[in-house]
Amino acid sequence: MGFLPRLLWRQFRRLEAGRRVNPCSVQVNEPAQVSLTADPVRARIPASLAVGAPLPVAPTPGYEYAEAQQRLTCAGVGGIVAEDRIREIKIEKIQKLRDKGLQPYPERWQRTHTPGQASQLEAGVGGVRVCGRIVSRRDFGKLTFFDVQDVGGRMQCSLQRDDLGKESYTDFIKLVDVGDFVGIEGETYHTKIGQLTVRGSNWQILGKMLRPMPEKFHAIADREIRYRRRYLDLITDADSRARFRLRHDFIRALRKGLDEAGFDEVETPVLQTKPSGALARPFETHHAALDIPVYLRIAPETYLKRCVVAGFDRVYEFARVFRNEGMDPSHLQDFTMLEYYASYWNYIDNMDFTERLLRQAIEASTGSLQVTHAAGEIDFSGEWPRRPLLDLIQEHSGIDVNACPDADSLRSALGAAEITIDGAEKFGRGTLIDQLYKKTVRPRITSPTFVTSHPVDLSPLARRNDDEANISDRFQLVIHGWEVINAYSELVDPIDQRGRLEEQAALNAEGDSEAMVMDEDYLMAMEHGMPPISGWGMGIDRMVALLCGAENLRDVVLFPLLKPEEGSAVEDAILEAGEEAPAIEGADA
RNA sequence: GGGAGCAUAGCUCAGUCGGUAGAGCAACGCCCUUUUAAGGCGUCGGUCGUUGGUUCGAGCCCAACUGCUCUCACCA
Repeated sequence: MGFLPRLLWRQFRRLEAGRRVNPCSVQVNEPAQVSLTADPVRARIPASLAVGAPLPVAPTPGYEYAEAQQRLTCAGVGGIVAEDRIREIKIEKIQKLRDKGLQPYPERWQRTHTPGQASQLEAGVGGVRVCGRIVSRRDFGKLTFFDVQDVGGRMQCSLQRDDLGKESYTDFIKLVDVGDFVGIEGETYHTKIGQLTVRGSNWQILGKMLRPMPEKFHAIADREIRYRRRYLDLITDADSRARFRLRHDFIRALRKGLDEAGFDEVETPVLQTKPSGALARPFETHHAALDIPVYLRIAPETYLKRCVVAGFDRVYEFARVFRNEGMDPSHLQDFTMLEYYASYWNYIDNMDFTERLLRQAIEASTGSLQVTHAAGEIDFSGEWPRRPLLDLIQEHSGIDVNACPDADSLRSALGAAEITIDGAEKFGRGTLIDQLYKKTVRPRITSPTFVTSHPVDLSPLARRNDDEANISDRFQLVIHGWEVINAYSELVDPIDQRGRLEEQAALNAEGDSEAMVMDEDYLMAMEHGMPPISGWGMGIDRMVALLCGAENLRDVVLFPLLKPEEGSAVEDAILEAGEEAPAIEGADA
């Protein structure tokens, strides 16, 4: 039934209010049951709808539409709700285009300029062929202005009846709408108020839109709709277009910087039989032919290091990685990580290179080294401070961790400093240091800062410092309280690595789903020998979010994962298959 | 998982004290040759997220549910 009851209800309300009704939308089977207060002439009530007969209940105020509706049926598909009605109108326009020999979805169109390119032209350039989606329009009888747009720019065009002839001009006015793709051929000129415009000598429709466009002045407000129907967000919101352009430019600049520094780009497997390279819960899936579990990678690390074993001395990968964890504004379960590994470098060399690489890429993509963020200006110029973790903790909390050789002494120091950490009694020394850092130091770091020299028990994959065996040769780049980069002098000693993996595997066996599992295949590769390496990983999404001032990572990902929409095709298909809709991992755990 | 907020036309939003649901945009019909959120006249479009309850009467008050947003916690 769907729209029927609602439609009937609406029509009765209109009749009661003395307003007009659509004459083809309602028919009455048993006219004697219906009472109407509307004036029949003004309301254009069809002959089949008798006026004046008593209703089963009083028309106002307690009008029982449900009972009345049982006595009515609706013939045909008149009326319907707004969006469907607009769709019907546009489908009619498609038929009218075809009737006139105009193909609504043509196969190609020869373009000379994108809208962005055309907007840079001088006046008086002829033979300009520009195309895009019409995003706004202003009609003046025998003259019309409209803007065509793609993600790269926008260009105003005009059509005049005197240039096109009456028929072609009227066809455009009647059959082409905001939202449609069109191609315009013409000459550039300045309008009376100086706006560069392509004055079209002919036009062609290149793709008809069936749906209504969102409101043209405001962008879409509902975050969920912005994410689900990102195309509408990108069509209507210039800020959103700018964010994704920045993302694209930033990635391109990073790639250029790495290529120029002698790195090779490689691709490593997404489906892995053993997830490794990070501490995280993986997504598990199943390989049907082999009948084995496989995992979506949580990091590309161990495969990139295999490349180093093979003789790639500098490799990088823009890697989509997947972590089966909760969703919040600074975490995605499906995100992009840039990792690279450089042979013969230590972490100090790596910090030097990081500054150069990022500065170059930030300037290339944003045009500046100062970035405006909701929390304030972020300045990427100058030398970024390099601070050992324990120094920072002492500075911000007053606790000298070096004076606390075990968990108990550190706990009493925490107590003396009146710092409470939930669950402190069950944490080891390493975790306590980590929690102390996250609580007192990290939120206060705003400008880019290298945090270095983490305790070795926080860094199972990092190389031990040669002078201080309990700290690792590691750095993180922290900006605005976010860890954006994590890098080490890599552990290349296969015997040390085996020992640390055994510890992790034991934790995993005890039920820690984030701990690593034994990876003999990787150890086999390591035992063939590695040079000194410094490795590096950056969360692209986080960095891009910082650069464009987005506070939610989903604003810089085109199509973030969302729960399935109720009544969606996906859900319907699942229900049809006789299964229950799947629970969304992490959504309610 | 805790807390707070939101849900009204395709879009952006009003809706007063509980008393017949409003505007702008979009759409449709007219007028208009220099606009750019064009303008003017007319029209169409709503079971006010769902289900109950209170009431003579609920968009509004109450409860539950669903969805979304923010926030805290958890989580590299």
